[in-house]
Amino acid sequence: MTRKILVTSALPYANGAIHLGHLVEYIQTDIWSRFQKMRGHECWYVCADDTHGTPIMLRAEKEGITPEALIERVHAEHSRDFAGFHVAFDNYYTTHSDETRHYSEDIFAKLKTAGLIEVRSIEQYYDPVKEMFLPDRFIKGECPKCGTKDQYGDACESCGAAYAPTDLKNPYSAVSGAKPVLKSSDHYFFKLSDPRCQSFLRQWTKNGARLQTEASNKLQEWLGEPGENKLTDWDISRDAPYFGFEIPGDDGKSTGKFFYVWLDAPIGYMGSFKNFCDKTGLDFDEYWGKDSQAELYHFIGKDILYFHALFWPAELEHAGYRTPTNVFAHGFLTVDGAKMSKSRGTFITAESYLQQGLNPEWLRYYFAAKLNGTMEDIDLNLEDFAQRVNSDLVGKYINIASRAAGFIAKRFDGKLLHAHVNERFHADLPGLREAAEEIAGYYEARDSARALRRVMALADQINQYVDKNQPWVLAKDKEKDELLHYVCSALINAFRLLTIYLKPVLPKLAQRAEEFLNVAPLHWADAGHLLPPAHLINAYEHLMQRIDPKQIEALVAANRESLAPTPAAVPAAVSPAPSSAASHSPQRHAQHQQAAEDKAQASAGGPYISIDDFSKVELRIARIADAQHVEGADKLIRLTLDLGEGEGKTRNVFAGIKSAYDPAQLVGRLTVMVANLAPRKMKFGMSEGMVLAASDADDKSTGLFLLSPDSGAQPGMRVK
RNA sequence: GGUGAUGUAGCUCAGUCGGUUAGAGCAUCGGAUUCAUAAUCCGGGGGUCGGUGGUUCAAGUCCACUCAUCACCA
Repeated sequence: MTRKILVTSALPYANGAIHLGHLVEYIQTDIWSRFQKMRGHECWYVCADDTHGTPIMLRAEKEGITPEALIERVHAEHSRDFAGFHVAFDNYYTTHSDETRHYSEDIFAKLKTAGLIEVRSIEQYYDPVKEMFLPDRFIKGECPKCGTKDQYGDACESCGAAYAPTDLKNPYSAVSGAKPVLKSSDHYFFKLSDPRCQSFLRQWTKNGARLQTEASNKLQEWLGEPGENKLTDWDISRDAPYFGFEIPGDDGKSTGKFFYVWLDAPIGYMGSFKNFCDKTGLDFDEYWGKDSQAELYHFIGKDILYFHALFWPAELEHAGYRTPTNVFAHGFLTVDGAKMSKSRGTFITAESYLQQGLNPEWLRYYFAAKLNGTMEDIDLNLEDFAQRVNSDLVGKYINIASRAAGFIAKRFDGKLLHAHVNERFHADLPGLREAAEEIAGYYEARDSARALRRVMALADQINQYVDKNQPWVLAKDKEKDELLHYVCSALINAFRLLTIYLKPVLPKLAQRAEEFLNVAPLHWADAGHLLPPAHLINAYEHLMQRIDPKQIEALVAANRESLAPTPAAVPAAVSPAPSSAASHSPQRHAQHQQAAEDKAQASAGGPYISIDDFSKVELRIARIADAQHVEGADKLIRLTLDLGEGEGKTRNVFAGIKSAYDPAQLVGRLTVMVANLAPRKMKFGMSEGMVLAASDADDKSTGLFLLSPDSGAQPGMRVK
């Protein structure tokens, strides 16, 4: 029976590059989806960029571009990276689309009609300078428990305490550095605590074999005991300014409220699929309608289980759509047993992996060899990676074709034996064809680790068969020609079967093997028969290079963040926009810690000055309160700098940065100034200090880069 | 702090319902082989199954405590 299957991977946030941690999920999903297609099922794999929210808005602002331009660029980068790893989406879309807007509004309206939306006023920190409400991750301060400075508004990374942003001591906005004030505003809530949601989820999460047992346990924990009301309502709106979809008002008027990015992200699955349906003529309702008989699966990281197994099914159920058949959660990726680290060079982007010339199928194979369908974390051990891939793929699998191809080509004109070999084959290599269903079962259960162990055991069996029959000995005896021909034909057939079993994991390699074998694209059912008698194969070309450990070293070196800052890199690298609390990236934490670690490092060298010499220079953080063109000046911009000295006290500074910056773009940003530079009268007025910028020795070709402090610095802070 | 997961050979991992002497691949050592990009084959060494205590005729497996790591506490 042909199944109708729709699969998704979590939407990557359009705020950063795809890295190896992301790829675990896309590779896992891709393998599963390719497997289903090979089995002859109607399987669609859709995904999209997750494009909304405060971090996107601020990032775009920082780069001086519109959010639309930012997400368009990132969409191209993400698409390129996924294609590079042979992740074959049927549709890769964006949440910033009419389709996603339509379903967001539709679901919201239906939930509202069902009485599951409530408006409540809540008090939140507000940045009076930037004039916006601040997400937890954009508020920093001292940990209320241990006093560590510069902690985020949700948890302390020093002592691990969790708290509300309002608990922070001396809070400040990570956006502007200003002290946030409490301000109240109306928010929309999805009433997850409603008895209807509770009872539905209790039943839904317990339904048979729906969820992984670990996930199911976790959910029971979140749901609590029957009668216990542990679920809390979900805040699904955000105030302007916000990059996203505005929530429609009752009378069509604007509300000034926007759907929270996490509301429209899963809806993006629907949006992407709808877009796909419109392009291909598929019936959307057949997959998403209340009575859909199709299967719907979401592959996700274990960190976003809550969204996908509680909010999402509850939303769908009460908005009149079908709920997921299952949610498949996987663990995180570690590299050499530790969180990915920029200073160790193990925070590896997809782009750099490909640019360094590493074969994407090496990584696909290694991940597949580790993934077993549970929520356990998986480790990329770089030494094991090279050994395992070389041994399994080149030494065992590829080697089989290589061992037989020469004889077939030289002795038999590239043709296999002129007779059916089915029975002999079965007797000589028992179980090779019969393993097809067993292996299929492992893939179906997403236990690719077990599937590949089984395939490699078969490869071992085939290599043993070669040694037992010693074709190189047969080749010396003219009378053994027929036997030699048979043995090599059996080997080519064996190689073909292994290719079928490996194809979901190694699509590109399988394609080259198909060319060598001179066969049409292989499907799973092709394991049911062997190649026809006298089948002509093509000349063998080596199918895969071994991993040279030097390539791994080079990859790590390329991803190791230099501790000695280069002039051009500094301004761009400083203060990366923090990702949202709801970011998919499990590496957020590691990234943040790393920034602190790297910051502590300092470079030395050159002729020395004493610390006293340095301390004569009074460097301070300044906020550019205003910036204007200076009439009649070729290079200058007039800056009004706020040093936090109080109302009305500002400095007037002329900076020669007109060639690189537009004044409008500078207003509001923080920079570093020399505060005790003797004031100097210039043609256009008095200059009371100078701002710092990096440039090439001759100030020419490479441009000019104004310094920025890390987010969190406040006007007036001394730089020392 | 609470909850959950994980911990088995140098590395990466299997280990079903408690049941013989705890397995595989890689790495390592010895041997064979030369068709294959030094790939392959045969054999050896290597484990107090995180620790302690308990249940049992019998514990890697069940129970309690404990240590370490990771995650969640929305």
